[in-house]
Amino acid sequence: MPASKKIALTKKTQISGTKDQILEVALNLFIAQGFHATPTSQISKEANVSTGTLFYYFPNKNLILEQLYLSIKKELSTYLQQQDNFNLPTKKRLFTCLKSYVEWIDANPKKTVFLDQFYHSANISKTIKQEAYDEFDRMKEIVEAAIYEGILKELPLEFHLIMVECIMNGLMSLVKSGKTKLSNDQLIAAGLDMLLKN
Amino acid sequence: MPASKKIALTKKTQISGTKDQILEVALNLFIAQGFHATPTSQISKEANVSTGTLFYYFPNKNLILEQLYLSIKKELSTYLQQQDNFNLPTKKRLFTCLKSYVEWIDANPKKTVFLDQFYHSANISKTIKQEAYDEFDRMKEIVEAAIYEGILKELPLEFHLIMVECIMNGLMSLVKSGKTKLSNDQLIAAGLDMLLKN
Amino acid sequence: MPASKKIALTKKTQISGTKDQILEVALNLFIAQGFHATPTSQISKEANVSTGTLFYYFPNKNLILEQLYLSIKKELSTYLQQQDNFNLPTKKRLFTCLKSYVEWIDANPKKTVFLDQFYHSANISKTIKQEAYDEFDRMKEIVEAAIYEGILKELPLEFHLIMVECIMNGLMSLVKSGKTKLSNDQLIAAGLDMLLKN
Amino acid sequence: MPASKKIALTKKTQISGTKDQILEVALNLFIAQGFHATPTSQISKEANVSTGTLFYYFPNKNLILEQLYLSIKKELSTYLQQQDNFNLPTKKRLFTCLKSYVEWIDANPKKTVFLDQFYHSANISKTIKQEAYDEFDRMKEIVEAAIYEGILKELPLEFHLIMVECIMNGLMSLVKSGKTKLSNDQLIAAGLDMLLKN
DNA sequence: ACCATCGGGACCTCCCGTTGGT
DNA sequence: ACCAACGGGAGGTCCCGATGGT
Repeated sequence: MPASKKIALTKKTQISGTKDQILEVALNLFIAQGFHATPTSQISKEANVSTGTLFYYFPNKNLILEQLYLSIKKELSTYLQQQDNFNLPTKKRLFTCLKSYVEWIDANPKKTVFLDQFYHSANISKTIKQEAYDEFDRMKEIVEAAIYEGILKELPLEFHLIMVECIMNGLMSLVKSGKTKLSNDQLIAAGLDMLLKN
Repeated sequence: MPASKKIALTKKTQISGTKDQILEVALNLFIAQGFHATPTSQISKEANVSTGTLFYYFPNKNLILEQLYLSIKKELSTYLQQQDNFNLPTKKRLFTCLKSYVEWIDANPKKTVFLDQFYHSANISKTIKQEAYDEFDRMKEIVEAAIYEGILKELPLEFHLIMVECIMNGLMSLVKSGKTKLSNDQLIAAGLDMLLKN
Repeated sequence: MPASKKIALTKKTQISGTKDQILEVALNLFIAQGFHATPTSQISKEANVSTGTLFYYFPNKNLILEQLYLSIKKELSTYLQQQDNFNLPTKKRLFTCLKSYVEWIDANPKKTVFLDQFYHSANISKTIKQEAYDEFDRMKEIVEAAIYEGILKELPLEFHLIMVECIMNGLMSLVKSGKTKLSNDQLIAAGLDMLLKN
Repeated sequence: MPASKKIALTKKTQISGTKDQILEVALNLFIAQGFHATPTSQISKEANVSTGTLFYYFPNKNLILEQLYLSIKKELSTYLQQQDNFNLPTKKRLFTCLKSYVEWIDANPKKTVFLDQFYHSANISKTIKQEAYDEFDRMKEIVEAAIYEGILKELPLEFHLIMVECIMNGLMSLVKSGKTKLSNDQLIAAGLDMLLKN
């Protein structure tokens, strides 16, 4: 049975397999070449769909980027929440959180690079960024609790949230650059150490 | 006193050269609209020169960006070195360094935004980035000394360098977002505190 | 009485068929945005059908326009013929004709605009235009009779036919522009006066 | 001497010969194929300029159309004013005006077709249409005088202005269609006769 | 009868950069 | 040093229409 036939047969079931296919190709191209250096024609070509199909799912190029950003952020937040456990002590939860974060980074190098690269992108609207940010409410709560319990220094919540993100970004960069010989656990420990009261 | 020297000193207020005029306009447009969203035609128009003139000074668009990046990085590094004092103890020098950093951020909001936004840009060549990086050798030395003296934790130099940058970026974000009520000094103290041994 | 007949009679108020629905929407969009500026996607969207359905009824976009043109022309000609009366003297018939024309314009502003706008359209084939033109044979006969009877000046039939149309268009424009305070009857009288021998 | 060289030499003097060249080509294509059916690529090709040059003079396609419309309308109005003579009696002036109109039509068949075809175009902005309309103030004055002097029927100015235009359009159509055997003078006489009091 | 999904093409836009001349 | 005029190309948009299933 030819592959094309098979695809036709499963067309209905793999609803928007096409869409995911496009997103995946876009992810690879965006991180390899950059957003502006990647023509939509290339995306559609490598995703084996026509430009028409691409337009059907994403009326414009920016939307591909934004959808990608959002889906990756959601995936990350979902993972973090899965690893979290309400019943554990805050400090443990904080640690788990960072650890899961690094694990995810380790398991999703491409997506990590994407987040790193497009965090500052002017092509992602404030709305989308906010929406992505809201996904991490749980983490916010953990940090809040940690401050309350004196695990983190008595500084504004905003300060800690930004620092968590910064340190994560820093760890990402280190891992990516391959310049460090520290193990993941050592990195987590070092990162956590910077955040904690002392 | 030669005219050139005088101009150098009063550079900030007296941007008269066509080239500087173009760079200034480009800075504003790039941070407001992004690099790709800013046509050279707009730059030349707002700088009151023709397209021909713009390309007389900058053979291509990327070079505008790179020149801008390099000049700003150099300006920052120069400022930091001016504030530094070899004779002081390392801890004091480290503190001064961060403090100067934040001061500069505070005094140069646009340039700060620029650095923040184009740090990851694919349009700035590795060469230029390296050249800019090399400008900060002095800081590298200070960090090395600090590790050696046990002021900073015993972790690889790379780790600390990245973390310094990360924390600076974080402080930038905080200041820019206007979400914090902490004073600059408090921010520096908090940032330094994260870096130090404990 | 068959259902189809009933629908025909109450066509104006009870546009229920998908096809009529599409035509109605198309009419509104075409006069508001123009033919080329109106994508089929918009038509199908506003008609609450899918693109597929639209192309089920109209093999291509031009046919929508042509169907619209033809149906409106026929509607107009039908109305004029209904008001006409063979037994009346020619002059009276001519007057009635113009009067009916203006009445119809008044009662069908959108369709009037449509005719006005697409009279010169290159997207309506000669065939369709001829077919529409042939619908007005009765009027041609009236004009011919009027020339014969000396009611209209002794000029070629073509001249009069074009002039009738021109004057009707002029009256349309006047009514539409809202710049005139003349009543419909006054307009008709003035228009007729221009056509008559003197 | 090759033609290309010659063109290069006279480049300076034939300032915007390029622009006129583009307009002329556009005129021919628009009336032959319609506005939407004429790609800009074809215009630039037939005008022997690059797409870049075309964009340099006309930032978008609509502007070509509007410029064309305006320039033709101005040309017509200029011609009419040249033929007009303040010192002659109003009736004579009115006659001259129509006569000149028909003459111009006769001498400029392409431009006539253009005006006829794009009079209702949605691609010409109200602003441009108004600007073109204002060019014909002189004619407005003549009609006003004619009404005042009882040469034209006592109907609103607007009525007469529209009718003049309509009748001119009608005459255009007749001439174009080639269906009439009437001479230009006969047409003018017939047209004028319709307008005059009786 | 109706539709979700997809194909493929072409147009306008508009951008970067060059050139000849002053 | 400066510029008007121009070349050339490619990208995103988005449209019309086809297809196969229900």
